[in-house]
Amino acid sequence: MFTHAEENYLKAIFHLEQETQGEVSTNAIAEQMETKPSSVTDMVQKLADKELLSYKKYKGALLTQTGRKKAADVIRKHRLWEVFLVDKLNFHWDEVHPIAEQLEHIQSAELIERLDRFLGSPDFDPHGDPIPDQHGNIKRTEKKLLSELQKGQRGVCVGVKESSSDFLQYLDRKKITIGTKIHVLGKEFFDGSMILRVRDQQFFISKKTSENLFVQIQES
Amino acid sequence: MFTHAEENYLKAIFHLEQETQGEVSTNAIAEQMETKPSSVTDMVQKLADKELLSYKKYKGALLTQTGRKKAADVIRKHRLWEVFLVDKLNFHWDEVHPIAEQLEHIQSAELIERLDRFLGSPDFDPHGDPIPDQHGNIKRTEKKLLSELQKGQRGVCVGVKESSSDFLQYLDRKKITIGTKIHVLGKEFFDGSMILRVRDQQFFISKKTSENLFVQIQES
DNA sequence: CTATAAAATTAGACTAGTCTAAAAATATTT
DNA sequence: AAATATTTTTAGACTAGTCTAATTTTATAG
Ligand SMILES: [Mn+2]
Ligand SMILES: [Mn+2]
Ligand SMILES: [Mn+2]
Ligand SMILES: [Mn+2]
Repeated sequence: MFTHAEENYLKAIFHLEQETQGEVSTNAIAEQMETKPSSVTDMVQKLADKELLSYKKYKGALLTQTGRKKAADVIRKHRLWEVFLVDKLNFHWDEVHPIAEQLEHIQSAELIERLDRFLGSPDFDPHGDPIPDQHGNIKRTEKKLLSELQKGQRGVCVGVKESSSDFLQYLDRKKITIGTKIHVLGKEFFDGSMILRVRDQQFFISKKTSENLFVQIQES
Repeated sequence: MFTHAEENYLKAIFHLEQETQGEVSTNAIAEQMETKPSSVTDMVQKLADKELLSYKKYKGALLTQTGRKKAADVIRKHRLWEVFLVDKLNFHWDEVHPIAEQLEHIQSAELIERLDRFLGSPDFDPHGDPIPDQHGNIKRTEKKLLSELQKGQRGVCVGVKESSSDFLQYLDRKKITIGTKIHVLGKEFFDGSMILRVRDQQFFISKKTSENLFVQIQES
């Protein structure tokens, strides 16, 4: 139905739409896809011809309903495969993304339906990202960046914003993972760094770290 | 490392080498791959440049050690995924081939090693074909076509030669599958048809069927 | 409001893979 | 051994996807 390249573009544009809340620029797509803007223009025009997105020259791209559904399908597959890799094959959460990047392109509705059942219809992938359902709907949960918490607040880690290997391995060394309870003991105005209490231990974390960890606030 | 097309060609040539015991012709590859001979010539020359096979114009192709190992790797992946689809996702054995045709191209040595362990390092795929090991070695077992058995001989079904959906579904209706015990009650010289005893029931099968079922002879 | 900078598009080239049509080599038949 | 048929290769064209370099449009600054 669609090529790998087309699917990767749709996915990238889908993610960028969340951030920009509107038309996505050629340069933004190029950066995300690690290609040149001229290549993006070509592909965006092709996807517009296929009515997967609307596009006016110099005005950026916006997915159509069809395009958004297709993008959600790819993301659903990506995240389900990540769950498979971690839960069933015991991969580490920092290793699965590049493999899922390939597996997300396997074409078979039956396969993904059975995989979903096999995995127990999970709601989230190993990085805490929600898995779209068959209809492309994504469960939005209340989550905030750790950096938004104030001194004294408590939260549970529910996901990561960046999921680079470096960051995930850093979290591992600090024994922070999905489900870890965090108590903000202090926050430095100067550089945005924080002091946390995690499992009766004190941690110092940088602003960069706190801006890449999603938490659900615990009322206390 | 290699493209999907290259891997598919290597696999096709590998299979054809088994049959022809020597150089594989351009036309044979074209038929197997469902492409035109001119396309095959192009690709064979490319694979020869990469030293995956040896090729002299008009003389056919023969895999090198490197090429044969690579082909076995792809076949290993194909068959392991088929086991996964049948054993874990409960697909039927006639549905898995086209999906495995895609999955076999996923690049990750770690993945296939873990998949193998997860499946309990199976020796055969759902159609009874042997799964090459990490080094590309294939366990050769004593098996004959059912058509080679004589009246009175007994065997156990250990595989199918053709694995089209039509044939596999026909076998299902006859309740013949891997492990089924077969007793040859009679064989017609005229058309090669056979009368079998399977689970205390008599079956008539055509020559075409008996030439596509592999059995292991049971000494009696 | 004009000059400059940034962003986006177009033009043209390249690789991978495929095809059709034509030419060349090999095999088969008479 | 020549004629014919079959197989294989080449030549040239096409699509998908990418790139560089040049051009055009839009945004920003003075
Ligand atoms: Mn991922
Ligand atoms: Mn991908
Ligand atoms: Mn198969
Ligand atoms: Mn394949």
